[in-house]
Amino acid sequence: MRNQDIEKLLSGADTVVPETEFRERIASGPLRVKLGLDPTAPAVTLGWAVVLRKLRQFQELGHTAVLIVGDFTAQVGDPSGKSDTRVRLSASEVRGYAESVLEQFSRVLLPEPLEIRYNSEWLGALAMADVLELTSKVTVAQMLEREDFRTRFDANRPISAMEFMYPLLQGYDSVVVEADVELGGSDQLWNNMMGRVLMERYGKQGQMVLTMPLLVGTDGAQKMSQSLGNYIGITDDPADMFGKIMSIPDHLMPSYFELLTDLPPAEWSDRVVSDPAQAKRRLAREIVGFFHDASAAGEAETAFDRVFREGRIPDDVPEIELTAEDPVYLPALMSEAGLTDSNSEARRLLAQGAVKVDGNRVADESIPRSELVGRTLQVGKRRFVALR
RNA sequence: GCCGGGAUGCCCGAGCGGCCAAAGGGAGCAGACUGUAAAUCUGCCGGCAUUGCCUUCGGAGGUUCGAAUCCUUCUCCCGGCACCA
Repeated sequence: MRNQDIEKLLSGADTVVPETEFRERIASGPLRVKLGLDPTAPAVTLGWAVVLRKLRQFQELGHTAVLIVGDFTAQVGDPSGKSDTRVRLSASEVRGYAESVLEQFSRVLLPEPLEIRYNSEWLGALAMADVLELTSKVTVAQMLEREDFRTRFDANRPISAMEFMYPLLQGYDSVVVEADVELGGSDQLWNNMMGRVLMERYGKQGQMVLTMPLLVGTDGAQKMSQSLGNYIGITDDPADMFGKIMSIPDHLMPSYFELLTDLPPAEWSDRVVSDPAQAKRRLAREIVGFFHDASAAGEAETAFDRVFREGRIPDDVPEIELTAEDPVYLPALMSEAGLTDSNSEARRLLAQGAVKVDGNRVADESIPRSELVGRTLQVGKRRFVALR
């Protein structure tokens, strides 16, 4: 493998351990590159895309992507009740999520070389004796090296024994699929290292670990995640995706450029400072172009300009039919059209001057039907409905 | 098993018989300003065709003219102790 290929694989990475070993093994032949996914939610975010793009780079160089669907662990759930994010899921829910997630992954990954494995295949088959053997491989002290365990332990907050099992099970996946490298977000470093340790203790060559930085979400503060609602989905439609990217805080631009585009830093690093608005458009075009295509990106940009720069109405607006009612009681219309959650909210928005008909502000709750037919009703900056 | 603490609106959290649709903060929404950025300022932030009414403070029942607030009971959570001797 060429040196520049190795550099490409390392680019953007948060950690690679151990790096020298990585350089040697990657050069000596195709590797098995593991990525685990928890089928606990339907959407795939740009945060995932960061890791997926990295995995794809491995594929492009002939390495095998090994996807592990954590269907077993997702069904077990975590009984400690600490967080409501980790809920027990039924087999069919898990299967549904897995399908959806894999479909979305396939938009980024190459179809070959790719292996997809469900960890219930081997975890479901473990006997108690096997489990005991697994748990005998590591000590409690090693477990407590993990920061969140340590913190909780020190603070006398509970850690369920099952929580200790998760890293072990995840690591056991690596033992079974004989991973050479495991990819993940930087928050997975410790877990992934556990896989390396376990492999060695099972007499195999330990996997190497490559983690990618966590992408910060649209709020500019926390990591992008579905549960926090600060995410951009890779299946978001072009206009939506474009708009969401435009709304990220400026300081996130460098990381987005680096982690989500192939553009060399020379193309954007100065621009980000000198002309942030333009740089961000470029970023949005690139990303939308990757997940959709260049023409979709172009259309999204045009629509964006039309609506937000020129304050005009977009051209593809959902239509609804007015009833015969006259005059029309606007709050009811707005909530029925899905522009607001309730009549009350609609009334408040009217009072705050957030409602426009064909671009002209309206404040009255009831207005003659004739002033609405064929016009566009707008709430806030981005909610529109065409009235017929 | 025992002892103690707790469950409040999207989240955190105050309230501890009437002035409570419930302080404060966060998130969110809208308006102004902009580059749909950030920051800032302002307003909103349970429902209802709304100066009033209805449903909310873990569930059920009760006391009271009146309960998020008191009592009974149930469910769940948390901490400590005990068990291991």
